[in-house]
Amino acid sequence: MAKIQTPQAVRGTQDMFGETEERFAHVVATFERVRRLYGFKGLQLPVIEPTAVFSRSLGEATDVVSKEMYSFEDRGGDSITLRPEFTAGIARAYLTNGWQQFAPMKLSVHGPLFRYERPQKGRYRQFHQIDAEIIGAAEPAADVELLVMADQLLKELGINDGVTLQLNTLGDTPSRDAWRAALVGYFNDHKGALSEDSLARLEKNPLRILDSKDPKDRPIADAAPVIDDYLSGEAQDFFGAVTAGLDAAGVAWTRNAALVRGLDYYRHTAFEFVTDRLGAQGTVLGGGRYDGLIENLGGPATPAVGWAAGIERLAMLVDSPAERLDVVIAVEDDSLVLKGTAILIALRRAGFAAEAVTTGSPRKRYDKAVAKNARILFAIQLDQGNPSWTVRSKEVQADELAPIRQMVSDIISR
RNA sequence: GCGACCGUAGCUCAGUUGGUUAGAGCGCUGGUUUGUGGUACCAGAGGUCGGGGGUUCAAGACCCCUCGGUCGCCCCA
Repeated sequence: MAKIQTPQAVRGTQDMFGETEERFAHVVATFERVRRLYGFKGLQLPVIEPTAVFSRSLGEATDVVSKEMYSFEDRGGDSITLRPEFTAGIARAYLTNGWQQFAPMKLSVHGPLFRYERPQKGRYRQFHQIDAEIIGAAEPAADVELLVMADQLLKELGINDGVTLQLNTLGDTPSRDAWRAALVGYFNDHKGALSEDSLARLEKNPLRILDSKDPKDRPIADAAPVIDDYLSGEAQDFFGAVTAGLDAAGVAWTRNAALVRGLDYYRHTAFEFVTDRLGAQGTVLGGGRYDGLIENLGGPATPAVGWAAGIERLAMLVDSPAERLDVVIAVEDDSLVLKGTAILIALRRAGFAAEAVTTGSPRKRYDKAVAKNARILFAIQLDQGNPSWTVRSKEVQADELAPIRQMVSDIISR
């Protein structure tokens, strides 16, 4: 009989367990706590959307839509896509549920996203993000609130060290269009010196030449026209209000005039929290204002701003969260298994995380229990035919230990 | 989509210019010792060397294809 080949996990997906899973859960739990502090409502959204949700909002020509989406025809013949990002789906939900009545809305989501990309450090085909958006708020105060929340989140995760907030403005529509035209003209004049990748970008996404990594492009990109010279008075005031708000909140930032967004719907504020600890995937949290998106989906002109952060990337930066067992019980004689189980049940009902070691070589159960690394260790054994017990603990206050000792003592002696 | 490196036991790895029954540590199971916050020792289980094809008297080692991993490019969180 031919041996069956065990199927493998799909490329770029992960089975998270142990410390990896604990780090991941810690990031999500911290986000859930912080977003409540800022009054952001939670959302649960479908993982699948009509393909048009993304093709209309992101643009057919973008790499995400043209070559990275998991799209398929369902049994009814509709084109369905596994969401590659959150923002478009949130905007769709906002429109199809008539949430304009609640505007401005502060929303948060987290969950899996899917992109068909080559896996590398901090990048997967099924990856996970936390996401926060404010829809229907045109004021710079909304941008500031989101950034202050992001800053607090990173601080509470303990990863703000070595992470810097880079900030830029893309201006309002007239400013952005004028700047873009100037850039295209400038880069066309320097076509001969640009890298091959940047020549392609010149056709598809000229702003992206500004943050090219190719050393060949750097001198040209660094000398390119800057947005500041094209900003309308209104756009200037907007950006000034954002930076003033950040300063007032004590959030450190640096201006990065080369920071752009790939997607056309972005306006005004663009930002990234960047680290040097994740190799090529330096952006840990990024976002901006996308006043054009909801119109792209056929809705009314609606201002909005938001950010997203990769949970896997944050989890890699976070210190290993210590999830310690409260109590472990080493049952060193088989005749005491029922008593051990009774203690275990009592402890758990009293709110302690507890486990018992009752299997394997009786003589080695103590060693196994030690390996559980619990705060308190009970060993129960037979002493001249009578049940007895010993306790070891570390970093445990006497007033916490006393009732537990009593509980064990009562059960052993009854 | 492009490039580089890698794939031997559950895990981390060794395996000399191709050459007998493929090894170690950890982990696991059992035993002896110790009666202790990770004792020491003994024994055991566990591998179609990622998969397929080729070269050769002989392939874990060499070649080709393929699948996966890692790190870059592109793109992006």
